[in-house]
Amino acid sequence: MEHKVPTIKEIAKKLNISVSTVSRALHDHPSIGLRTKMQVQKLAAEMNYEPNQTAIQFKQGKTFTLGLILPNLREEYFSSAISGVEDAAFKHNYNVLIGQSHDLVDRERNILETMRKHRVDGVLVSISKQTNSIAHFEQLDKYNIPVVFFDRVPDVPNIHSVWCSLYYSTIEAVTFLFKKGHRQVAYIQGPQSLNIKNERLEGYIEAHKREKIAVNESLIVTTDLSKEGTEDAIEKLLSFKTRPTAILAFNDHVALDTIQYAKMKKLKINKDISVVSYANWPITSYLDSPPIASVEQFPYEQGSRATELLFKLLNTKLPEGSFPYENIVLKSELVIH
Amino acid sequence: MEHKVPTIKEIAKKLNISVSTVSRALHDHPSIGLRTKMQVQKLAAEMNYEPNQTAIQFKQGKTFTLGLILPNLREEYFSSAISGVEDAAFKHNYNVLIGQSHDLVDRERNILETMRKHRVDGVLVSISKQTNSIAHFEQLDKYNIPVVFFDRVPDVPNIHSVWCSLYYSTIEAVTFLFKKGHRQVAYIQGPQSLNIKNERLEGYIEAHKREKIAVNESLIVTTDLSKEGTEDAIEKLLSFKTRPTAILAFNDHVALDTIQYAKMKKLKINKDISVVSYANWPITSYLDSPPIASVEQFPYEQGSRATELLFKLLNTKLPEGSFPYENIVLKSELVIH
DNA sequence: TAAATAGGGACAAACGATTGTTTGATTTGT
DNA sequence: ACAAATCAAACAATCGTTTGTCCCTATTTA
Repeated sequence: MEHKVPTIKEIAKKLNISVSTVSRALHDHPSIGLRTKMQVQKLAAEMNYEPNQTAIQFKQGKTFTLGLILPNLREEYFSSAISGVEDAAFKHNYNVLIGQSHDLVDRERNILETMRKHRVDGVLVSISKQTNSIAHFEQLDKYNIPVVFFDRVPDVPNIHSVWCSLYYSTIEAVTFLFKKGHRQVAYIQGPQSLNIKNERLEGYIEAHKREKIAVNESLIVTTDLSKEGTEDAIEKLLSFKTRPTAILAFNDHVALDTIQYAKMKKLKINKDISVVSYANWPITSYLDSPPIASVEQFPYEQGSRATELLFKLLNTKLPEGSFPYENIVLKSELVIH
Repeated sequence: MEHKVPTIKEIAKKLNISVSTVSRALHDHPSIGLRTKMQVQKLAAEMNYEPNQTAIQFKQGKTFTLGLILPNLREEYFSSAISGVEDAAFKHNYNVLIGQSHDLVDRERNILETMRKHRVDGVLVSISKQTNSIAHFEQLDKYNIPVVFFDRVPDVPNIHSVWCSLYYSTIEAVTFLFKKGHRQVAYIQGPQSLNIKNERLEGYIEAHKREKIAVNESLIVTTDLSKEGTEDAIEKLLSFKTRPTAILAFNDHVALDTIQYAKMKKLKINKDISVVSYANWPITSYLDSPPIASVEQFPYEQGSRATELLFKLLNTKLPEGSFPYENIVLKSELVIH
C-alpha cells in the first residue's frame, strides 16, 4: 500500500520543527539556519516531497494557468500558434487550457465563462468569425483577468493585441502579379465582419494605386468560406467577358476550392489563371498546382509574442487601466513558390 | 473600483448565519429550512456568487482536470481526437490539459511530470513513436492517477486502452486490391517499435492467405516516415523487375510522399500504380490523384470512448487493482474514394 | 407531563502552504 | 557585565469550502 503523497506537515513532524520553518527552509529563507535548512531539504528529497500545487494556487489566488481560445485546432495554422503559446507558457511554469470556439460566438462565450470560473490568470484569444462584440471579454476586467487578442484581432480601440499585418505583403503580392503581366487581378474576400481589420482589401487597393491601375469593383467578390460560397464567387468571376487572369484568395482554403473549381472548368492553373493565397499550408506542396505564392503569417511567433505580452501584463502591479494598451504588429512575408 | 469576488463568508455575514449553513443551502442539503435556503440562494444570485474552484479543488483533493498527451496537434487526426476528449470531458464538467510530445519520449515524460505535479485526476495518452517502455506511466499508479491509452497503444498487458483495430480493414483493403486485379501489392510499413501493435502487417499477410497468394517479402519495405525515408522505400519497390502495381501505405503522409514520388517518375496514379492508405485526411480530396481508398480510424470516437473509460475508472471506489483492465477495440472502416 | 424525536442551524476542524508577528537564545558592543 | 542587537525558529492567522458533530427548540409520543 502506497502512502499518500508527503506534505510539509509530515516533514515538520519527523524533524520536530514547525511547518513554517520547513516552508521557509525549502524556500531558502534567510532566517533559517544552515543546519536545519540542510536537514529539511535532505528529508524532503528523500520523501519525494512535492509542493501541493492546488494548495498553493488556493493560497496565492493564482492558478498559474492561461486560457487559450481558438476557432479550431484542425487548421495547421492554429496548431502552430498553440505551440508558440505553450512554449512561452512553459518557460514561465504556466499551464495552458485550450478551448475551441468552432467559430461560434456562443461557444466562445461559454469557454470564456468556464475559464473564468476556473480562475485562469489570463486569456489569449483569436476571435471567432461570428464575434462582433467584445463585451464578453471586457467583462473579465472586473475579475482582473487580462486579455490579449492575437491573430484574429477585433478592430476596436483599447485592447492588447498581437497580429500580423497583411497590408504590405498584400501590396507585394498584387504587385508581384502585376509584374507578371496580369492586369485583371480578382480578390475573393471573406465575410465582412465589422470587427476584423481589412488589410487585405486595403493592400489590394493600394497596389492598384501604386501601379496606377484602376480597381475594378466587380473583381472583388465575397465568399462565406464554405466550398459552395467560394464556388459561387469564382463562378461569378469566370462569367465576365474579360476574365481575371489572377486571383488573390482570402486563405488557403479558399485557394484550394478555387483551384479545384477552375480545374474542373478546364482552366490551367498558373497559366490561364494564377492564384495567390494567405497562410502557406505545408500541404499545398503536395498539390499538382499549388498557389503561385502565399503570404506567411508566422502563427508560432504570434502565439509566443502574445503570451509574452500577457505575462508582462500579469507581472505589472500598476492599478487597473494605468497600463498602456499595447498592440504588437508583426510583418507577414510573401513566399513565392 | 470593483469589489473582489464574493465568497460564501460574505453571504453568511450579510444574512447573519453561519458559513456552513450557506454552504449547505447552496447544495440543497435537507437539514436546511426552506426559508433560509431561498434567502441564501436569492442573495447568492444577486451577488453573482460563484464557488471558488481553487478552494474546492484544494479541499477535495481533486482538480477536475484531465491530462491529454498527444504526439502533436498538427495532424487533423489528433485534433479530432481532442474534440472527442473535450466534448466528453465537458459533459462531466472537467477541463483538459493538453500536451504535445512531438514524438519524443523525453518530452512525453516531461509533460507527464508536469501534469502529475499539477495533480490532474487522470491521464489520456497516445504514445510517442519513441516510447518503448511505459514505466513512466506505471509510476502514476503510486499517485492513484489512472491512465487510459488510446489510438497508439503499447502492446503490453495490464493497461486500460481504447484503439481502433486495423486488422480487418487491412484485409479488406488488400483484398479490394486483389479483386481489382492487382497481384503485386506492396506494403510500406512504419518504423518497427516493439510496443505498437502491428495489425497492418498481420492483415496484409492474412489477406494473402485468404486469396492464396504468396507473400513476397521483398514487397514489404520500411520507412522512418520522413519524406526521404519514404522515397527510399518506394525507390526500392520501383527498382524491381516486376514492379508492384499497388501500394498499401502506412499512413496518409507516406501515401502523399509516395504519390508525389511516383508522379515524378512519370507513373500514372491509380493506373500504373494504385495507393491505399490509412487515416483518411479530408485534404486528400484536393489532390488530383488521391489514394484510391483509405482506412478510417475514427479518432473522435476513440477520444470520447477513452475519456468515458477514464471517468469510469475515476468513479470506481474499488481498491487499487481490483478493477479489471479494460481494452476497447473499435472497428476501422475501408473508405473507397 | 415528562421524555423522546426531529428539524434547523451553529461550531469547529480540516485541506497544505505562506507569511506577519513573537519569542527565546546567543552574540555583540561599550 | 549588562543592555542592545542579531539570529533562529515557533506561533498563529489566513485563503474558501466542506463536513462531522453538537446544540437548541419545537413538536410528537407514551
